[in-house]
Amino acid sequence: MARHMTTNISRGPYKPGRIREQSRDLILQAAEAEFACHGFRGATMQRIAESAQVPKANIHYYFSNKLGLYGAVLENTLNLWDTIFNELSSHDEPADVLSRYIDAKMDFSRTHPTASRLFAKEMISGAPHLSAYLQQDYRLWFKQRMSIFESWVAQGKMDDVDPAHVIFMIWASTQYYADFEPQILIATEVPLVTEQAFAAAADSIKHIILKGCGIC
Amino acid sequence: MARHMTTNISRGPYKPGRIREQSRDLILQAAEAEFACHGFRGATMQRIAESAQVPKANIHYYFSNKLGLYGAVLENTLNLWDTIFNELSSHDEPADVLSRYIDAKMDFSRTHPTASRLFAKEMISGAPHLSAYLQQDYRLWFKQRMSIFESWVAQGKMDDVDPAHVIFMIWASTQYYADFEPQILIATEVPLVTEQAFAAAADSIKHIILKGCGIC
DNA sequence: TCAATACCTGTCTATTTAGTCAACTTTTCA
DNA sequence: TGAAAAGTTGACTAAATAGACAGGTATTGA
Repeated sequence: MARHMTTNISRGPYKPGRIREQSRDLILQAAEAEFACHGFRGATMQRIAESAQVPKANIHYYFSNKLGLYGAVLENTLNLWDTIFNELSSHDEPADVLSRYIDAKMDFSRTHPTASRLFAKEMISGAPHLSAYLQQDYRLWFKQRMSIFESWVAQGKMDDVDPAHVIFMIWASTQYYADFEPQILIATEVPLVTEQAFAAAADSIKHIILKGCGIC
Repeated sequence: MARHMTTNISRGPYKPGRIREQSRDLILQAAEAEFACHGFRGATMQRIAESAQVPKANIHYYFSNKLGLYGAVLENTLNLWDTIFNELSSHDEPADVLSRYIDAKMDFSRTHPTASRLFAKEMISGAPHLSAYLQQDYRLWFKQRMSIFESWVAQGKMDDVDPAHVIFMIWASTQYYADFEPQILIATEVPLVTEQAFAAAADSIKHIILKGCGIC
């Protein structure tokens, strides 16, 4: 590693655990990309090492084994997720809450596409490493949001649509722009999915979901 | 293989190429499941062989190599896809056309979940083996459907929403029920996604998409 | 300055992997 | 029926893979 050659001065003052944190992050980032692209089985420690520009043995210094590394990557991703989850929590008007949630979710797809893809790959594989998360955090979150929707329906603020399917549609549509990028690039014939393109997509989704649910 | 022991009589009259077709199909089916679950790199010929209850060498008799097998599986899947694609072609009323399309797409998710997952995995990986398909068939299909939507907008039959995003929402929502099954099972707290559950989901999607686009 | 600790990595190993091949059995059809 | 064609497969090889480990260097705090 080139790091050996540089003095410490260029990287700020000494701090215990600083190196550890830095190296771990470097590896985690490379691992996230590799796992997102090739899945758990398809990813190789060698490729992750090369991508992080670190000797393979270095990875094993910080992570017990491949599964441990994958677990750490997954945990990282789920922590990011939580931020977005909590966006759908207000007791304001449905239109505002849903608009903010869709915007936040689309922003996540744009700024964290690999996290989105990693999650999708894991789910498509049957979520063998996510059962604990799904059974606990996710299940709870889902139940709570369901009851918010139900209160809206009871108050006549939206159509009597099964809230589960509304949430699924929002999740599916917003994930899509991260996970199916190749398809979108070719369909829209634009070389790059820009911030403007994401904003336009978010507007369309908001229009259809809100109007479709009878929220005005 | 047990096949050796049985006489041919129990499997119908002789027909040239019959064995070939039968063995290929058996292998392709096992390969589809394995590739859908673990992706191209993560899948192994050995596991495919075991799943198909065939010696590994037999796979190499029918398919040149792993990539050739994957290509054959992918081609199989895309042929299935075409059927669904053409469902969105009529010049009838938008409500009918879209309803039929959503139903057909949901039916596909229910009856061919592995095909859906295979496609999704390939797309998330950057579609390295689908560029030809995307550039040709898909691009053409997408353009044609776009113009149908545009004519509807011009005739005032639907809101002025970007058709691309409507198509993406339909694709995303319907795929979701095949690809994210673990999440759905836990969220809905139903042990199995039944035909009735799919029908209910399709109804919700149709309601939201049609109303959301101002189609009545 | 100087141990103690944390960090780094070249080299090795056992296992898994894709793919080959030659000997074999079954099917076909004239 | 019999020989050519098609199908089958156990045993092999070379390469890739996850992981271990010993011997090194850098960092830290007293």
